[in-house]
Amino acid sequence: MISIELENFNIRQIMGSGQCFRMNEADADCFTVIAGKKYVEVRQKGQVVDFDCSQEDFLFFWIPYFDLDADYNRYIQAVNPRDSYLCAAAHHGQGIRILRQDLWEMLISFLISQQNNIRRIRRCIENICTQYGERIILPDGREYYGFPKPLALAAASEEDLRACNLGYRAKYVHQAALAVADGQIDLSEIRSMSYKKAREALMEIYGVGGKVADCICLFALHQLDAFPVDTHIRQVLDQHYKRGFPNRRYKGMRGVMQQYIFYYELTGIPSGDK
DNA sequence: AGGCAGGACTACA
DNA sequence: TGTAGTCCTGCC
Repeated sequence: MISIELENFNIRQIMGSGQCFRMNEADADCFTVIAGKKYVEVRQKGQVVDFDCSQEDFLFFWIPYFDLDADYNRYIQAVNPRDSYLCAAAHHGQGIRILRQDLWEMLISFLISQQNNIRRIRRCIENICTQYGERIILPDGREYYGFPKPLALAAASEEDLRACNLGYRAKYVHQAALAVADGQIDLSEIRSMSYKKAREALMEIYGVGGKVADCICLFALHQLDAFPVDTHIRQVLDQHYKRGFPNRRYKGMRGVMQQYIFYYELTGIPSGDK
């Protein structure tokens, strides 16, 4: 068990920011996170955060995963004080972190995310995990399922995937799994590319457009310049940034700003006040 | 009860 | 290069 004090870290906000679909609220202040074969329980009271895992996993996996060694005050202070909207958004979501999630998992997760709502996305992913993922038993006897490997998912037919409730996205996931499994798509190659190149390479995958590619770049490749524009962000840009989002000013942290805006739109604005 | 949810594809012009 | 029509499902 690791217990540390953290600024600008709020596990509830990270979960609510919609970048991770395998995080769950076990009870009032206990969150469970599954990433690859790793599993952790996170409890937070104020700035004190407990990670229920080994020292080694914390140092070498969860610190990079949660981006704990980055200074998010730097991002918040970079916000233009005359931009009252972004100030409010950043203040509201000041505990958000940009996670470093697995590239393969993000590819499949955000293929499923299109034209879909978060609750169903979670269900779809749990379905493919329990169907095709590796079962893992914790020391205390509880079990969970890892994210299915490319080979395991490639073994599923499009119909099998539809049975997991993916709908028309089944054919996207099916083809992506086949392409990755047989080496037609080399994820480790994409991992080493620049943002621009990685975005282009991802968009060559059937079912991956600009928005999904940017989500993958931001949440898996930690390309903080990626700025996924979905319908919510589109509305904000039209409403608050008619002259365009100040990309120059936020170079190198546009994705962080996107997350503040996204989370603010989802949770910070009383419904009917738009 | 019908539109829409964290889009992208295809088919057209 | 730009824009309609289409696609699964379920929630409001």
